[in-house]
Amino acid sequence: MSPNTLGAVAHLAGVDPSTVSRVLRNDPVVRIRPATRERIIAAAAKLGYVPNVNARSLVLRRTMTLGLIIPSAANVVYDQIIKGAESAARAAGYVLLLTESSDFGGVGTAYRELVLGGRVDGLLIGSGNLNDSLPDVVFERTGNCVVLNRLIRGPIPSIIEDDERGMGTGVAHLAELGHKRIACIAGPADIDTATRRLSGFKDGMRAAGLPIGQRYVQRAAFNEAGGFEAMMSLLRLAKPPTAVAVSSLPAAIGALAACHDAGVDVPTDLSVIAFHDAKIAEYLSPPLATIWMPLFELGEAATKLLVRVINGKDFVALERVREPEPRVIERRSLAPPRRQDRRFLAPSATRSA
Amino acid sequence: MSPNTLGAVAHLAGVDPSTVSRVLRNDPVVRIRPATRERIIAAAAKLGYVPNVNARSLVLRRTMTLGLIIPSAANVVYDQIIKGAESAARAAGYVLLLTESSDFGGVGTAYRELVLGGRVDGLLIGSGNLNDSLPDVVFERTGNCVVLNRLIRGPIPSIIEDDERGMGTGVAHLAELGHKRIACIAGPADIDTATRRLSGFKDGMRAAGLPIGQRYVQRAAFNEAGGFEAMMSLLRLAKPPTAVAVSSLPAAIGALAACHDAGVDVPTDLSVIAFHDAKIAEYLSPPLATIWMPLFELGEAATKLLVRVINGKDFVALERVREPEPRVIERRSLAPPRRQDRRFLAPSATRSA
DNA sequence: TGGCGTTGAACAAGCGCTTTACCAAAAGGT
DNA sequence: ACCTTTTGGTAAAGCGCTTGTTCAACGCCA
Repeated sequence: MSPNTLGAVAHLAGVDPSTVSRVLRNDPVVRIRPATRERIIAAAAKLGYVPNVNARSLVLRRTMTLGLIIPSAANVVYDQIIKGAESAARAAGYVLLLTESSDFGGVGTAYRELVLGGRVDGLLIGSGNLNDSLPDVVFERTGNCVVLNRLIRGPIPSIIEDDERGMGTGVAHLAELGHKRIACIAGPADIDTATRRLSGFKDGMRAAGLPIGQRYVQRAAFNEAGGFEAMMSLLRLAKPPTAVAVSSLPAAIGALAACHDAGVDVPTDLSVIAFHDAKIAEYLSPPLATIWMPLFELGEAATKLLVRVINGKDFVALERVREPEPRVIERRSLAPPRRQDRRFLAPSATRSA
Repeated sequence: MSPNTLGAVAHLAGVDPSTVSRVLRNDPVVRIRPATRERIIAAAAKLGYVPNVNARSLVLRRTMTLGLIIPSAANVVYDQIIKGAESAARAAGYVLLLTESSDFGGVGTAYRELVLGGRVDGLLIGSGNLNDSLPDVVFERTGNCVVLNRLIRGPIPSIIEDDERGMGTGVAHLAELGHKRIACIAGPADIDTATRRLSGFKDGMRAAGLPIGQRYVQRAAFNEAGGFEAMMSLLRLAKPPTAVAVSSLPAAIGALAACHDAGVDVPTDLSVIAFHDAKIAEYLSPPLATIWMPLFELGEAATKLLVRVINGKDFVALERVREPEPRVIERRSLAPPRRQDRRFLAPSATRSA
């Protein structure tokens, strides 16, 4: 017999496997003589017994494991989310299983394999591409999943950060510095976090009594290249902005690079602020001001919600993480606008490097 | 009965569960009438049957899952490693389970819970801190694990990149540009990748016939703050280097920040090159030259090795990934040394921001 | 001393799956 | 017509665990 079974421990302790099971799990049903308990504990320790989770899951019909699907581990925002999710999972007695959605060729397949296959009790879906058959497969069965940071149609539980408010806070900060011509490098139109951040930008502008220039809103991919191109477009404008709010950190890094290439000094010529904070922002040149968002808390909240859904079928359609509040982390990329206007680039300039 | 069992499918198709099992797995033992096979396939499809992995693992005594433990998902180098591991795992019919080592409070505990608990067949251990009881627990049992990118004492299979060669290539490149006073921002002394990279630096210097200045070797943490401080120390030297090879990308980003703060122009005053490439390097200012390493291939190779260990107990103590070869990715942070020497900083300068 | 509640554990079923062994019916050979 | 082989499946055990049920032994009281 494998040394790593209840049976082995039971044999060594001279008792029945079921008794070992009860003792080791502190089953309240058990009534046992202290001496016997000691023998069992000792036997388990001696053999280094670790229960087999497959067998346990099979009978309990739950694995105490939660899956977290993210689009890519390289994305800095997920680092905090993961840590928050892991923390909440541990607190609820769950283990977290992390997976890149590409591993399964899509979220739908992952759901099928992980949840229906009995590998996890529920799934946290980090919003990568939700253009696949997620809703179908989820609604066919018990939909033990929570979509993270993306609003989706239909009653699938989802949980988001307060993007509008975050972006609004950033814009307010720029306005307070005296900026009037504020641009936004927004994300792709088909990603709703991008839409919400843009919406927050517009709200902020209105609240500050500032006009929203059509050309001051640039859609760009959520990565360095997207931010680079978008910033270049802004710099080519005859009346360029004096400040730019960028919807993501990678795009902001690309935007800073564009300024460097164009010889535009940040923050003297142009102020830049990015949505989401990360350690690297401190070390860019110039250090990049950011809008800190409660990502850890988002991960936590999503996990707690999922646990509620799993256990009680507490079907919350949407939750929004509002605490702690978004706040601007000031760094050197921010300054009051310069007095006189200046055109930065001729309309057709492209990158030199 | 749960609709998601072999029994349910069997009932619908009017056959025995064992027959369903054989048909669905294409068991070569099966001999079945085409019509019956069709009925079974149709029934399974109709019910949306997905096999329960716990039950299967229980009887097969293998889960076809591999665990990959990394110190932190935020580390850029692991992105490529993960993708390589995932690719190789899929090719071998395995699924990858990703975990941060902190999730379990250490690698030893993770090994216990994941491998001994029957959750995974083997473990890829991304070298975080191996100061815990890993060797003990591994050698007590069947050690189905491979340590990734860290040489460890004892016969635990491990697989590493060719750090010496990579760093040597970088140094050779700097020497070819005409640099003679080349510094190295190395990693912590207790991390052996750091030691190997430093060793490669020294080899490269010797090969180029250049002296290795004691003060030109700075030990620093593998992060932005470490690189920042180390670069500051170099800039305070009376005879500062004309080029610096940094052992990690985050440290190099910190080093660039230090140069900015000190008013040292890269590359005019100082050339910088970093170990490991990532997309962000392209967008730093200046764009940062890097030493590209086969990280994807490292992840692949580690996974293949682990699968060999699991299946055949093919006990390879050490493997080194040599292909493709490391190569320098030239970017603007590199230039020939300037003619006349110049002291950059007074000995006591500190960061202004 | 006989009946009874309690204690401390063993027994047995079953979670969903794989696999060895087995077997009825049809087909083929002589 | 009888025996053998092949075809096309079924039957049953068991992976390691949990849990409802059973049950012997013991102390206790009348």
